[in-house]
Amino acid sequence: MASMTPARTSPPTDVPQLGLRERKKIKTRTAIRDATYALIEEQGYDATTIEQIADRAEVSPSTVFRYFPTKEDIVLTDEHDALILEELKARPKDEPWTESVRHIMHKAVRLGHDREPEITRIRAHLMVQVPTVRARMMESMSVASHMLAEGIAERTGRDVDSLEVRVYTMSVVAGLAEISRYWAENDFQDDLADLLDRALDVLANGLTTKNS
Amino acid sequence: MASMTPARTSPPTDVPQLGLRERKKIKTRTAIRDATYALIEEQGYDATTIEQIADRAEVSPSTVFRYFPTKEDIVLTDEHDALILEELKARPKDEPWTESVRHIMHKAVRLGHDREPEITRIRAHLMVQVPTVRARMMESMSVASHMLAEGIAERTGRDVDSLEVRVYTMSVVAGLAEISRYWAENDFQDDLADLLDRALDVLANGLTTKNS
DNA sequence: CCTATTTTGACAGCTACTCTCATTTCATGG
DNA sequence: CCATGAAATGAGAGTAGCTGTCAAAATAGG
Repeated sequence: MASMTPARTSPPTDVPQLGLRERKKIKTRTAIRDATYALIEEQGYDATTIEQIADRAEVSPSTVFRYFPTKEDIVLTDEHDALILEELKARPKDEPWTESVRHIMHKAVRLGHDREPEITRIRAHLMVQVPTVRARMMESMSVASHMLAEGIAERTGRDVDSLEVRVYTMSVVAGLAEISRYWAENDFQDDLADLLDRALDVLANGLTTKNS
Repeated sequence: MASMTPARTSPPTDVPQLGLRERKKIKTRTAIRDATYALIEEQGYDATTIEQIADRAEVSPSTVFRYFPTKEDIVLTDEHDALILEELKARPKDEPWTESVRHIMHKAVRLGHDREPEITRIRAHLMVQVPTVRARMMESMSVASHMLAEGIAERTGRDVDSLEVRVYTMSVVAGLAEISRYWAENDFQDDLADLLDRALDVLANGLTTKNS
């Protein structure tokens, strides 16, 4: 074969680093996720079995479990959390943590809305309907809580493992998680960013009694 | 077994109303729970199967599932929640809700400590170790949150279903749940009542920054 | 004691999930 | 270009939680 590109010796530097293996892995991963979301939209979560997912993704059931430890993880796992942590660490240290949280959460909301709006919605929907998914979600909240704790501990001069920091961060994260649920239960009518601001306000200032 | 009243001919009027059927049901229920806790102490949670539980409780596996929908429920389900809700409703309406919560939670802690201290500990322990149990616990928190929401909505003159109330109650309940976890992770060294007060303080006043 | 209702046990079945092992696919150095 | 080693995959068997059905046993009421 007359190869047009003699530049075989110097591979392009912008898409390299990833061998065929890595690329296939990414492909398989997204294939499984896409298949899952498609099937869920067609039949619902419970009616969708791993076998069906495997069939549509054209892999074996074994492979599905090799990529995702549980069925819930196929739906929930993403890379956002890591990104958000980076963002938090990037905020100026002297910024009040409430502002930091507001910034990164707004960014997260925008990210979800721009890149995969449909997925964001399905996820929130599943969180309302399917108990196991909600449970798994709360579990990951717990992890998020610990990440947030580091930032808050720094800024308030407390120990990360102190009861106070743990209680506070957990309450914040759980409060924020309630937003998605509220959003989904009200048929996605509200603007997520607005809900976020209202929730952060409550978490920062408490519930002001309307009369007294 | 019945170390109570020997009055065979005239059944006591304080424990009546319950036919043989109801009494057997209660017996079976507690038998299953006791068997479960015993087996868990011996072998751990995961190693304990429904079949083993059924054997020790001297019932069939079917019956176990008839009494408890999931394995986690055997460990977690109790009647406290209902009692706590009663207590909350019994508090004076003009009392600040933080005080109401403090009262009923203290009562709950005392109840757990007095009546079944071992169980309280095992439960907290399982909550730390077994993800599925923790998940199920959070789920019941969500229910508790909704109960609390009614009380808070009343006292703050807001709608029970408003975002504000939901976010706030969820954050409070989640924060309180973190107490158990902290307690168990620190080998039950602290006094639960103290932890409760500290947590409630944080939830009411926020995290006071130590320097500013 | 007899009948109606409830409770139970035995059984079959589904599915998420684990583990093992042989086969295939990719990477690499000669 | 090929041979060798490593990694990914597929196939299969097995476990356990959970659901549903149906007949047998226990209980309530007359």
